Amino acid sequence: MLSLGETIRKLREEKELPLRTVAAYLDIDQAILSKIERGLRKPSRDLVTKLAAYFNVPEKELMLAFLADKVLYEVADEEMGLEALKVAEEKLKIYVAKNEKQ
Amino acid sequence: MLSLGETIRKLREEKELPLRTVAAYLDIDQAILSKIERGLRKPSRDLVTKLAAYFNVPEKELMLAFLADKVLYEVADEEMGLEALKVAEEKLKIYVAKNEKQ
DNA sequence: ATATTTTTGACTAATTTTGTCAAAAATACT
DNA sequence: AGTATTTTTGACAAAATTAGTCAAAAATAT
Repeated sequence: MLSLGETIRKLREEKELPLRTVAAYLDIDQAILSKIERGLRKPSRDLVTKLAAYFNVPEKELMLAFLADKVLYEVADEEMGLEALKVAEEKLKIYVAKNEKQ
Repeated sequence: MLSLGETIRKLREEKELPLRTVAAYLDIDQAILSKIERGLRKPSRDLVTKLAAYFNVPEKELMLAFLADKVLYEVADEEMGLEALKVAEEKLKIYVAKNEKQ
């Protein structure tokens, strides 16, 4: 699965749009968009929504990449990273199951 | 598995120490420690290390709880949370495997 | 070689996180 | 019950991180 940055760069290049154009729509500086596409900056949640609307792709698709990137960033370079993800996953499963009951 | 806050509250109560005492050692205000124990604040990574030293438990143990909490916090209330964790886990596995080769 | 697009990096603004403080609430001890 | 101790609360301040601007340099396309 592609990172969010790779995904939106691909979408943008498919449409042959310059950073300038997309950045203008998103109302951000093109420098930021450039950095986001290359993974040097994390976009805000809000931007992800705007990007999905702009490129006409399901928001969930981009949001999944966005969240995965964010999580990965948190545990990267951590010795216990993988284990921590597993623990978090188990806990989240329990949490989700509880809330489904209601 | 207990959250980091629950873990350190348990450790502290076992030794029958007041917040004041532990907070003084950690060089933070007792209000913060109170909030950390109840999960209202996230401790810094640094504090986790200090806590492990103070309570004489393996740092990895607390660090695992700390990281799991942190990750959980990132994806809680996100519709795609669980899926995002799975994606992140897969990606991290690949990343770890690559680095092991060297 | 000129025009266009992308990247870079220094700088500022905004937001989030981390912490302090003092008082209120809760708990424990005579 | 009354007092002392501990814990919690919430308003506030400081510090750190993140998001953004801008202009120039570098890369790419025409």
